[in-house]
Amino acid sequence: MDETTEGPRARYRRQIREEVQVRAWEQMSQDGASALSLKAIATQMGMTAPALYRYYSSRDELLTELILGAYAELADLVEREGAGDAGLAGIAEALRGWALTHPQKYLLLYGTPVPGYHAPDAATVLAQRIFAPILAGFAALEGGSAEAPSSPARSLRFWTRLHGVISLEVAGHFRGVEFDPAQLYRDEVALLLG
Amino acid sequence: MDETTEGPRARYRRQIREEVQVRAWEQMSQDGASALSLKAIATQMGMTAPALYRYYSSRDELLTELILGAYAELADLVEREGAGDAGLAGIAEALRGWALTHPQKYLLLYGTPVPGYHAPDAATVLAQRIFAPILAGFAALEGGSAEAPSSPARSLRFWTRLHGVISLEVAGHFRGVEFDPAQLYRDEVALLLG
DNA sequence: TGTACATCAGTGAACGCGCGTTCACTGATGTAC
DNA sequence: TGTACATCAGTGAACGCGCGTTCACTGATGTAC
Repeated sequence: MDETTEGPRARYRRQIREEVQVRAWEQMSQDGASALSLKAIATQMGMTAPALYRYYSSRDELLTELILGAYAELADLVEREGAGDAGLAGIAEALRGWALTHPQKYLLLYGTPVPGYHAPDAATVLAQRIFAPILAGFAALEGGSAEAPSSPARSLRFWTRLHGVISLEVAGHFRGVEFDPAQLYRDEVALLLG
Repeated sequence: MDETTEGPRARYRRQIREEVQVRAWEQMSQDGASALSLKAIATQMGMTAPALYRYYSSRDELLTELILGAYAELADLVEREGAGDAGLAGIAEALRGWALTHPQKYLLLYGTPVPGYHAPDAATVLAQRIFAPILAGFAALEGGSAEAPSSPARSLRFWTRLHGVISLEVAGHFRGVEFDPAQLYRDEVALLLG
């Protein structure tokens, strides 16, 4: 059979896996990562729990798929922005937008690690794919000049400073405070790129 | 009875509560906040689970005590450093030291929120006690001069930048990387106070 | 176009596990006279 | 100093809950002739 043509069964399997992932993210946004439950997802989908074992060999396999999926999504976004006109400023803006739109995804990748779970090596590769456009951006910004702060150091600072604002905001630590997190974020970006 | 004098029963109760907290932190450092279990703690202490209901009315009450305790510990530390010779630099150093020594505590306060748990109002008061010495430090640094960046804005930046480095380090995102997080942190502190 | 067969999605029952929490109770400890 | 009583820490059984995962099975769907 032609491998690129998708048969009806393969197509059905793909749809089920996609629905499982959607429900999983919904579940995690309400009750956190450690509440992720194959049984609960099955019930929501009108199936019995063992049925999902046709699609995932274990709960951890689903978790891995979610983590890699989120990494890939963010990597695509950062690469796209890095190649665009706005460059590093575009990356910064897109990063915060993505995190606020999908707090569960951001927290799963960069928040408190899920206890007892160890990310596969593929995650490291994707993390590098996210960082690469930032490195490239600063390298381009400095051009051929021999500026004192190297672009890796500036890239790292770019990352930790943006993460500092985003993670506190996403975790709800700016709730009930009178200042505007968006303004704080813009200021940090300006200082980094100015 | 004199309220300041502790009777033998009150003393015993205090010791039990203290041991419960120690075991709770041990448990959380291994399996995360959502694995906190009164039953498991009771077993570790050689008691049956219902016995702990003499000391805590529910699991959430214990969690609240842990959170408030961690806040208070950090607030004491920051106040002490803020009053010391090193001032803001001392606060920054102490903050990272505390976070690396007690990652579970730092993550419980500033990491992914515990799902389904809502911190009591007392936590907000303690969070302000932690922030106050930083505000005071920048106010003193600027003295009577009319510098453009106000001390609240600088204080906020101080906090988010340090948190950015600390939280990524504590969550293990700097593992297997060739640079030194301590150096990155020192650089950030120098830029903030320079 | 029709039939026989293989594949495979989903079911239902069951396993062992750990959780929070309640209840009626036993027995030790501290207190008041 | 000794006794009677009240307090209260801890037990054991039990509740209902949800979890991950296994297994033998049914029945629908796709495939090959």
